[in-house]
Amino acid sequence: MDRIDRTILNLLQTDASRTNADLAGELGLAPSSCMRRIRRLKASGMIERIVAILNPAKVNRGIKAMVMVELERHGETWMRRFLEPLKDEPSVVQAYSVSGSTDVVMMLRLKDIEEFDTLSDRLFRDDANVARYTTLFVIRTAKETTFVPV
Amino acid sequence: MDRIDRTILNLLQTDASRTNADLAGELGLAPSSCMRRIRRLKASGMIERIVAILNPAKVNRGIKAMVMVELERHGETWMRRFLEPLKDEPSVVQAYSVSGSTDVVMMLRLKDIEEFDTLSDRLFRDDANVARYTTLFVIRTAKETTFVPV
DNA sequence: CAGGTTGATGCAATAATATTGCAAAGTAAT
DNA sequence: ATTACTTTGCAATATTATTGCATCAACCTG
Repeated sequence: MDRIDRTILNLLQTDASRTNADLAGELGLAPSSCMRRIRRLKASGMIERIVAILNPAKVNRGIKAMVMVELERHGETWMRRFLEPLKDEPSVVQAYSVSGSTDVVMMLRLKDIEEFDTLSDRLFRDDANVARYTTLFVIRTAKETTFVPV
Repeated sequence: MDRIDRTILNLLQTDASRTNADLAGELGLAPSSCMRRIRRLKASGMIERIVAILNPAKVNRGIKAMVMVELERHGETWMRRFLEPLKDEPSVVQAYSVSGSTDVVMMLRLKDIEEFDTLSDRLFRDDANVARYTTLFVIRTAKETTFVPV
C-alpha cells in the first residue's frame, strides 16, 4: 500500500469505468503494472466490488427515510433477531446497531409513502419487541457518496 | 424501460465488472444489443456512475458514526450555510436535511475517535448556529448496500 | 389493412482493451 | 557485495467492446 495504490483506489472510487491504460497514463505507469496493482487490491479485499450506482429518483425510489428503533429487549439475541430479516428487505439499504438509547438505525429507499406504511407495519408495528420507533424523512440530500478517502 | 432493462440494472448494481458478452448471455441477448441498452441507460442518467466499493476497515476507515444536528436558526439560508461546507469534508459520506425536530443527519467515516473529536470541533462546536448535536456510533453493520431494486 | 415510420435486434468485421511471459531494474536484508 | 524477492516495462496474444448494416417487429395513419 504505497502512494500509487492509494491514488488508484481514489480514482476507481470516483470512476471505475476508466480503461486500465487511461489510469496507467495518469499514474505514469505501464498498463500492465497498473493492472497488476488493481488485481492485487481486489485480491486483498481492499476493493470489495465494482458496481453501478443508479439515480434513485429516476428508478422510482425517490423517497428516503431514516428510522431509529428502540427495542424492548436489547440483548444480543434479540438484536440479531431484529436485524437478520432486514437483509432480505430490498428497501432497507442500511441497517446498524448503534450506541446510545436508540438500538438500531436504518435507512430506507422507497417509492412512495404507501410503501413506507406497508413496510413499517411489517417491520415495526407487528414486532412485539419494538418499543418505539421514530422516522425522519429526508428533505434534501446535501451529500451522498460511496467515496472514502484513502 | 422494460423488463430487460431492469434486469440489466439489477445485475450491474451487483457486479459492474462483468463483461458485456457475459451479461448478454444471461439475458439471452446479442452482445451488441445488450451494450446499446447499457449505453442508453447511462445516457438517460439512470446509471449515474460505475465505482469501486472499498472495504472501509481495510483502508483504515473502520469507524462509522451518525450525527444528528439541531440548528439554532433553521431557515433555508442557514441550512444551506451549514450543509454546503460538508461537501468538502471527505469524512462526511452522507448529509441530509430531514423532517422532525432534528434538522440535519449525517454519516461519518472515520479512522479513529481522535478524528471524530477534531471534526466535531470544527463542524459543530465552532459553529454558533449549532444548537445541539447527538452522536450515535455504529456498533454493528447489519446491512449496507448501494443496491436499489428496480 | 396496406404503407410508412420508428426502434430494436443479431451478425460479422474492426477497433480497442486486457492479459501474459519474460528480461531488466529496483529494494531490502544480511 | 550477494542474495532473495518484488515491481517494472515491453511486446506478443487473447478478450472484449464497438460499429455498420440488413432484418424484423411494433405501432401509427390514412
